[in-house]
Amino acid sequence: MSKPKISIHEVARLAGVSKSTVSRVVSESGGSVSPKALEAVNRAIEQLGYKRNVLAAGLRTQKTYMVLVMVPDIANPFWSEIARAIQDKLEPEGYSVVIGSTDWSEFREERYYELARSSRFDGLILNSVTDNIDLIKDLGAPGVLIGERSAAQDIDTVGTDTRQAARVALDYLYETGHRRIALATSEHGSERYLSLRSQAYKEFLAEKGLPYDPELVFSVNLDEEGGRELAQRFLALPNWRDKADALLCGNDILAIAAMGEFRAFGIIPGVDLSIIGMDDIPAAAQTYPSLTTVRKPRWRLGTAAAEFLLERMRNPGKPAEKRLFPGELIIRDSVSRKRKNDEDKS
Amino acid sequence: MSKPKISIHEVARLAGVSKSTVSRVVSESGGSVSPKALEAVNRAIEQLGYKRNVLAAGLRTQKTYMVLVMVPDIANPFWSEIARAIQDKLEPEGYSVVIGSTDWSEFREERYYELARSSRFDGLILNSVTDNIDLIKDLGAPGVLIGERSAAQDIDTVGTDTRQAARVALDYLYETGHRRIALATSEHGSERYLSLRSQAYKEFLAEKGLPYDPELVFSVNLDEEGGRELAQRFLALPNWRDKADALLCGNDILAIAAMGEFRAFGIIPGVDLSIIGMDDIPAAAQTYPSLTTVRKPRWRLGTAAAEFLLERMRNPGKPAEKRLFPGELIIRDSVSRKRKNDEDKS
DNA sequence: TGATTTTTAGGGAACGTTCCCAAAAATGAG
DNA sequence: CTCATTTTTGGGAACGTTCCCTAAAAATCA
Repeated sequence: MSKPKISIHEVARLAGVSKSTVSRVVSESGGSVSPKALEAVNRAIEQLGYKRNVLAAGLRTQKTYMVLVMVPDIANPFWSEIARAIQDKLEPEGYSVVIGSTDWSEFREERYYELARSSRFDGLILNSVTDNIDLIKDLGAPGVLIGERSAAQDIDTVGTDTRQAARVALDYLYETGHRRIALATSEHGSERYLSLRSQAYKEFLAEKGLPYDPELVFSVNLDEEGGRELAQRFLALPNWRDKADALLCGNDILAIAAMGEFRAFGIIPGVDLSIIGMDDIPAAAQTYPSLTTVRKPRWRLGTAAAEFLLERMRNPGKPAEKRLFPGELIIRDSVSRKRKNDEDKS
Repeated sequence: MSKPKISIHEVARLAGVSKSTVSRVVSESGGSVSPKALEAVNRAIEQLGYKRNVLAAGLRTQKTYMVLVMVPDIANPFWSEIARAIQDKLEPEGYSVVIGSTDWSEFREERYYELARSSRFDGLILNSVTDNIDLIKDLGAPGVLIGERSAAQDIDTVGTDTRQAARVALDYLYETGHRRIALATSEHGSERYLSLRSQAYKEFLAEKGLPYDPELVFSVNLDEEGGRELAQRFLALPNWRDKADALLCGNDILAIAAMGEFRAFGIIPGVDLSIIGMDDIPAAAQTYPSLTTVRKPRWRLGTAAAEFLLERMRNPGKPAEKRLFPGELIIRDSVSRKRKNDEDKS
């Protein structure tokens, strides 16, 4: 219906002033205008239903008011809630948030980097699969990383303390009497990230004097598909009951899907095999058995990332900051309590 | 590091041609260029690492290559998967997808409409809470609705057949011997939408000769919070066991949260009370008991919406289309099978 | 070879805004 | 009332593209 797009010029003409004056009224940096002119312009704007074209303005000011958030999987509540937190923080500041879902794929990730380079976002918030930090630095806009990445010393980072979180889970398994603990995580994750988790795993084993068995380390995608695959591969282990009594999963999606599959094979999680997850997504409380896991403060992670970005966009020169949140053990029913009288047989 | 933003001019200079020629090479509509010039330009682009500024181009062409997707809750897997499907369809066509989460709030929705009006998206895909269709039509860009809305006759719409989906659930409850069925849905949804669901509910009752009891119709938010509230309100019903033997929930999130709460009060879903959901989100298969629900084809919904939008952006004049997908009953364990020998007492 | 058509190239305006600068108007001091 | 100062205003260039139009070059045809 109303398609005659009205610009600053039409407003100027109706208000009887120059476009410069109108610009001063509508732009954030606006200079001084007389009350009379202000009044006239505002009335004209109202009357014509003028809407400022941010994109055109951005051409001049070099601001796009768009931020790219790149996460592995927007359908995973862990990430979608982080995305939500970021939006809630950024939108009131006038930014539009573009969300990219990389599916843990380097290829898709590459496509978003491409987009970032061409479209000039004002900022980026990324959980990157690749460890190629130079790539990230060359995006032409300030970036904030979600997820620990030791290679990235001079980029703002928020994350959970991966080692501590893994450690909390492992210690709990140990306390409850488990001695043969398997680990399921992803090789898609950056090497650093992976290695932090497995590093903690190895340290833990060493410290407790437990043997490291490569057979007990599974690398799978951190999604449902991966969970089913994990369960199958686990059960394919000859004499698995002798080899493992607990399974630490890289995230809850994985853990929940694996539990479902285990149950399908008649193995009861929390009885025949203890399972512990990571993240504490909402579904974790509703599964059968309910999932013991390590909670990560998603909302705070998202908020912190957004705040870092805002701060950096204001002040590009400031030194990079890092902020790590601890994970919190959430005890439910997927880990059996064998007590300490279960001695390691192997 | 490399901040000297290079434009078409630099490329032109290096290649020894005019900016017009470079434009012809890089723009999609490009005119004819000699092989020699093409070669030179491409080399210059390569050498300088030139990236076309889509936003600037959009200023001239009136295309922004941005699409706004507005959904109630991006953290709900139902919606995030729809969003994913839309992205997967639109991004290969060069569009960036901005996702807005309205939290079922008219206020937040209003803010996105505002954004749409000012920032000139090429297209909108919306699940709108409001029934104000004029508002939607006045957004200055082609829009596609997700979710049936009878008021919107001349806007492309994709959705699930709400009545049919509700009917499938109700029929199944009836078949399994339930005669006192409660309904939980949301008043935040548009009136039309609501009414389609409750309409089906009333029709069903009438058809089966069952009484309509307003006490058994609950209006709550379709999120976890709402689920807990629902369970509490349900249990607060005096003699609820005499009044209801089944509960049809507006979506799975609601159903799952309610089940958790019921269990906390010692009421076993699927035994003491049958519960049926709507959507079939991944978690539904993993709860205890697993949730019987009506599956909606999220992926196809998202894809269809994106295709409609693409089609409309190409051809704005074509008549509005509607596409409704049927819901599919997924039988799990949250509905007891009382068989037909349970007669209605009231 | 010359005339005619087709292809290719370049210059400038345009998209909607902001920014710079100089001119005009208002204000204040003496 | 005049001059200096401050506030307000408007014109044009700029941002990075595309598009239109015309001119030049190349190809085609008699």
